[in-house]
Amino acid sequence: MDTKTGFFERVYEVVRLIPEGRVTSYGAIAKYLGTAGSARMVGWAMNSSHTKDVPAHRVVNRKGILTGKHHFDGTNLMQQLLENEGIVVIDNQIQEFDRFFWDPNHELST
DNA sequence: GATTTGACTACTA
DNA sequence: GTAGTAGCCAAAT
Repeated sequence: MDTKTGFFERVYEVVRLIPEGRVTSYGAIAKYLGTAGSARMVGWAMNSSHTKDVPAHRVVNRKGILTGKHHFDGTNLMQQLLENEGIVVIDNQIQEFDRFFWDPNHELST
């Protein structure tokens, strides 16, 4: 890999690979990047995701809660985006999160 | 170069 | 069952 590639870029790349109608957790992405346990790093990367074409709305915490919705323009924008993809979101929490969960380690690691 | 922070996670009381 | 704390690593100040 290009050593020039920043940590953020890797996070964005994985997030971009998330298919529509699917979501993943910070820990799953962190683990895929090799920094398992540092889910905060993913969140930190997402902090700058606004300047990137990253569907950050598909990234939630392990409980399926839209913790980062505050970083979006609207209050329920993140929820609407997910619902637009067929995901049921109630009270900022994804319903049947386990069904919509997309693990890069499981999907990309064949 | 040291300190703070950050959209998390898991354990412990 | 709820609350608080510690641990993770990397970027920003």
